[in-house]
Amino acid sequence: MNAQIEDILKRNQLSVTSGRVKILELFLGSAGALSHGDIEKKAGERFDRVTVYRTLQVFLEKGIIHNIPTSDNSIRYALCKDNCHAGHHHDNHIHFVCNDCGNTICLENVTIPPVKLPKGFTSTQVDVVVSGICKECK
Amino acid sequence: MNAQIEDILKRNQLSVTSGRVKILELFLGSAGALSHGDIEKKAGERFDRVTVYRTLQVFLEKGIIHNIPTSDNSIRYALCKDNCHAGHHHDNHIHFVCNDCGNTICLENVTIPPVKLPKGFTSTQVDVVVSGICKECK
DNA sequence: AATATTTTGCAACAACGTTGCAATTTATTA
DNA sequence: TAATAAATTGCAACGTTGTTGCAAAATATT
Repeated sequence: MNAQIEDILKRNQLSVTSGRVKILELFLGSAGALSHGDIEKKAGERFDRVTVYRTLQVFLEKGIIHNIPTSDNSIRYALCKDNCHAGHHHDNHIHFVCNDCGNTICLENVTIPPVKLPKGFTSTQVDVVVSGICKECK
Repeated sequence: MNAQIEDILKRNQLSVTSGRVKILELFLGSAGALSHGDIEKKAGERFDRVTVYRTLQVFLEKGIIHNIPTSDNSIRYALCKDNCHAGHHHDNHIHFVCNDCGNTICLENVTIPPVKLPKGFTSTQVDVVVSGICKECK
């Protein structure tokens, strides 16, 4: 796993630091998306709040992670798949938020259905967030 | 308009206060969705921050407004149509965020396409947010 | 008009997020 | 591998956003 992590960082021209490695470990080891708070807790007290913020920001810019809109105002982040590039992502999957366990997961195999917009509107991105009960909690 | 506003409040068993009337006026007079900040600015300094928070909260609970998930963490609110009831809304429309003017609008006539979930998942709500360029900014 | 109920504003607080800068860590070069 | 350059981190301080308790004010009820 460590080789994989180093690879991700180097591919994105980022220095390999313990903080970045730790956060990537958390993402790789987590089934669902993580919020800033999740990461701060799971990473322990070894890392400063500010470092977590800055790391997430850098990962976002590089397209390593993407953020998921939620109706409460908690921002959640998840790893992007390989075909995501810095700036514009190809998040062609939908996001599922479980009302029971609270987990947010990427449903990679569920593609976003086409949306017909009124005349004059053009779309660059479509976010779909489904809430309900997940497979585990059923 | 004032009669309409009073009607909305009374129908929801809320006392008619200047703060609530003002905020409803803002919603009725605005094409798009409003954030807490928008409302605070537009309402002027006549109303306390806390009042705005509490009013939006009450309106949400009563189903007068609904909130729109956005990928940045700014929550936006928009008026519900008549067939929304307290608790569970029938937000069968999609939301559009313009990358140019920043407006968030409800596309009432664009219904949410059906989403096929994997086995074991059940959905209670589907939020669709499309980003792009709106009719006005084109 | 008087009373009961609800809502508001204030103050204080907690959580979240940002910025500048010095110290440390990582990468680079020889 | 050691020395230097570059990038990242932690700290402190700050601003914004959102919450809570309580007394004062406004609204509803009789």
